[in-house]
Amino acid sequence: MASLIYGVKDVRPVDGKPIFTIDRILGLDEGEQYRKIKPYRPWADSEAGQGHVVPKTKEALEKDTNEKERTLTTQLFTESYQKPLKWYIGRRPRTAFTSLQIEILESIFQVNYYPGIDVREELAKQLHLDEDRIQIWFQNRRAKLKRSHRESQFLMVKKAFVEDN
Amino acid sequence: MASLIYGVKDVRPVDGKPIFTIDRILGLDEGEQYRKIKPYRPWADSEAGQGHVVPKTKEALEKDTNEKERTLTTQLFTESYQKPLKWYIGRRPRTAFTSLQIEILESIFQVNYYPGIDVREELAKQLHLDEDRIQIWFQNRRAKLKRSHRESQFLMVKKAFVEDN
DNA sequence: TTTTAATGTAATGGC
DNA sequence: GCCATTACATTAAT
Repeated sequence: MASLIYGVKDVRPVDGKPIFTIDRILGLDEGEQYRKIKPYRPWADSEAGQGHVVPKTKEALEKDTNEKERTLTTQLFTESYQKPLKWYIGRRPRTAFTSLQIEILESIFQVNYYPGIDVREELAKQLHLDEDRIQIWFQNRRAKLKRSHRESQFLMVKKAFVEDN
Repeated sequence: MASLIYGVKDVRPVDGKPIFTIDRILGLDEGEQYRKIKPYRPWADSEAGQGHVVPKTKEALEKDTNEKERTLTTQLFTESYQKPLKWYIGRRPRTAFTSLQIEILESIFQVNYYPGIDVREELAKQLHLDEDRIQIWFQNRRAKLKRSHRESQFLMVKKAFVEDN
């Protein structure tokens, strides 16, 4: 049966074959030499490699650069260079909740910011969603509430400050 | 059949009314603070009533403006939005980057898709933009890159298909 | 019509 | 669980 160890294609070819073979793009090629251990993410099953972009060298970049830009570019280059590219391969497809689902989630949130596992499971069943999604939804919802609190507090402080002067 | 949503203690509404009344679901009942959350948008904040400066019209501002001054103009717009301006509500005025700003942003993007806060702050300072604008620009730029990758992959698959037949 | 700045929020990873 | 940060789907300005 399915193991939690998932075989995922590296984005770079290690065998000298072109990156964009049909099989590679469709994720159908066998005999990949390097495999990575990744979390179990069925929705990433047939994910294609993302390819890679070769950045300009420092020299090439500076060659392109005119006098005006040079200071800034040089200044920023050291910090910018060599930072890796995160492609977030295998990210779960964004869930699009229906308005009814949102309304019901909101109505629960109104009375309880922290529904326990039982409630989440029940919601999942009734709304035809995974319990994971419910959990994440409440987490993001709490963050949103907190943001709005911070903002209104900021406005109140600002208002009080202005009125004092 | 009893559902956990209705039955469990911690989701019972504090006022004793059922959770799924029509009003609740439609958000028409009282005490729904969470629906009144307003994003913090200083440029659209016309209720605050701070200041008595009559803002320039959009046309007047544009008349003053050439390419070099555009950034400043954007800043003035933003200030204007703090006053009761009627010709725009609720959304930040679209920033018009100069070609020089774009060039520099692109040159950084070439070597780093994910500039950290220090780089963004430095860019902001040098380009006379808010750090927010820089952040958003890189987000949109990454999305654009990803889109182009998807498209070229699609074209390559299609091409390979045609050549195979 | 096309491109892209701006927005809202689902998803991820670190702690 | 929180938090910061990201991708992604949309909207709207150009």
